[in-house]
Amino acid sequence: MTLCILQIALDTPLNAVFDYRWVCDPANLPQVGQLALVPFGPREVVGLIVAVGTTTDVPEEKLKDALAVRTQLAPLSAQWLALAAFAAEYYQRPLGEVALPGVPKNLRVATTVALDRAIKKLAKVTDTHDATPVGMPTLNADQQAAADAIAGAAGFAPILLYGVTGSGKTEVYLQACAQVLAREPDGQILILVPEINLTPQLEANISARFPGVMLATLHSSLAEGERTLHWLAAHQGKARIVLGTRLAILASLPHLKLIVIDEEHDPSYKQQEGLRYSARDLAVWRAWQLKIPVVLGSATPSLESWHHAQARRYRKLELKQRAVSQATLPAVKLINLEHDKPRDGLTQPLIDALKLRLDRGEQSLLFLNRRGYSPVICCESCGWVSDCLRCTAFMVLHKGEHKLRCHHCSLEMRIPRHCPTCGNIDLQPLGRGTQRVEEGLQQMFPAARILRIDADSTRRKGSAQEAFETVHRGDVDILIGTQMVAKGHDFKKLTLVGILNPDTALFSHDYRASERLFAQLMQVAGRAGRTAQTEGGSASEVLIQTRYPEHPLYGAVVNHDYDRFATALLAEREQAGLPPFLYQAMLRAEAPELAKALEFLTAARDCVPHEGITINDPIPMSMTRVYNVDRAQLLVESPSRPALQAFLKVWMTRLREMKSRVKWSLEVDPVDI
DNA sequence: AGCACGCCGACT
DNA sequence: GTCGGCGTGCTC
Repeated sequence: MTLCILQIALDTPLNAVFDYRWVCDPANLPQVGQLALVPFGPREVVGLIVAVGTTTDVPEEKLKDALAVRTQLAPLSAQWLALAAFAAEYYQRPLGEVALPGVPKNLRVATTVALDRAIKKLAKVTDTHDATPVGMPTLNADQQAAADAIAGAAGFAPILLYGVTGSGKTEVYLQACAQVLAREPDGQILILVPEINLTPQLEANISARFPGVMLATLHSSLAEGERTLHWLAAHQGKARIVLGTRLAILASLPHLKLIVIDEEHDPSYKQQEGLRYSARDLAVWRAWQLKIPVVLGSATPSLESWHHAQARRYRKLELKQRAVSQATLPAVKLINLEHDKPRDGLTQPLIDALKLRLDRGEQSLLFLNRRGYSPVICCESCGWVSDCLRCTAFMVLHKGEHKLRCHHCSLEMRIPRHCPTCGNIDLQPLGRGTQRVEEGLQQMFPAARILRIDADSTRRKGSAQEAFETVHRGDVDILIGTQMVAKGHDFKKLTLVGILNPDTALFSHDYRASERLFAQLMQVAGRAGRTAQTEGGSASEVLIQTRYPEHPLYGAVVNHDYDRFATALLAEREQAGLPPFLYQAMLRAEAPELAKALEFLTAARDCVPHEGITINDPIPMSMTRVYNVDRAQLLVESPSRPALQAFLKVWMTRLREMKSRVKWSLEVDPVDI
């Protein structure tokens, strides 16, 4: 028997690893990458072994014994550990906080019953080597060339697959997968998608195409048992294809040979709390580490990826046609709200277009990125508005539930009968959300079958799925929805898309708002005209109601011209000194009083020298108060990523030493400014 | 971050 | 008399 010291990373914000004693047979030393159960303060937690040695600086009386090593689980590979270490360093977080949340909860508890059960179940799966695809369609020339280029790429190869909605990117992925799986008898492929509600379709599709290989999904709405099983299948190399959302980028994939990121521009690849990582950026790093290709697919690539492609650091593959050859791009038309005054939020040309679709038995989609009935109610005599008591935000009118609700802190109250300040009985809803548009439509077209899909109408689990099925069955004439309806779904009978109120994003303080708006408009527009026009059917149309029809962004949408839009936007960014020509980090602070948060940030700004780094002044966040907490932020910038990284490292150490009672956090490469 | 310990206000 | 408020301090 021999005594060794295990260095273990734990899921805690403390920026340290912890040492434990472990007595064992020298022939059976624990290995780096294994999980171990250890006592930590008053509780027992599972951590990751990052070093096995014989010495420690920790005083004898503090040192405790590890309780168990999970020997039934193969150690996480050195490459996986390097990925976690890179992410931890880059995003300035402790290793354990990066590495452990990627491991299923069932493996991080004192008992091993779930682990043992999953291992037993997987032992029955034997052969997953028959990668013969079934029912693969014939690709058009662009698609075939792209698939061949992806499958034929050697070494680290970042590839931007640029193709309009409906150009058949998915078929390119699948064809490339088929080739890679056939060539690499053990090879694994990771496919990332933005949202969970898109995976059922794709999952079914992949299973059908590759009946002989094991497919594992990884996303947040899996049951714990399933997540354990799927994670383990990936870890053991049994799952040849792993399909998941952003968290799947941290999956253990010992034979990874290809990464695909579908809709790479999608904001949901960026984690917005805790460890704020970008799954897309980590995917590129992982591909670089493993010397394998990574495919970034999009009709509206992120400016970062586009910039890389322009600079030839990424290879650009373009799909120029829609895959169904008769299907043409929808005609996009702008309706000037200054000339056509809307009734119930709808202008006459849009109403006429809806009428035409109803007469022909075709479907229409109205897109409005605002749920509820109206975003605010106000008193016309004294100017009172429905401010939230806890947030810098309005309480939104939800008429059906007879409630005002804050979308930020969930505070609810009954709709006041009269103005709380002057007693006036006439309180008016201001502006319109999806519920109000739905109400107006129902009056306008009493016979039409209207369905609203937004976060409110789909609160019940599975109800979103149901709603989309209703649309696919053709039991809906007019669909009204928020961004939920913009993604993924192909509606065969849909020939009209109306976009009600996109202007707000044009003048946002966030310079990324227009990039996002453009992507969103193209994506919604792409819902129309995905099938060949039938005899006598309507040509597909997209109608955008705007007050600024001359705005270049809309011009680019009308012409389906991402290329020119991106080039112009990149030139602007370069001139203004903004990403991707500049690297940023955001320090945020929150406190019950704004002054305290600002005071902390001011101290942070001045606590360390910073040559070559620009530290801006602390400012309150645009929505200052949420749930009774005031928030402020401090933007740090540099044209050099290594310089910024080096600065952040020193700075974080210094800030932790300050031991301020103000709650603070750092975001590297922030997306919401 | 958890979680315990610890020292002051209103309840069965 | 005790239940519980959240300040402060520690986790190998």
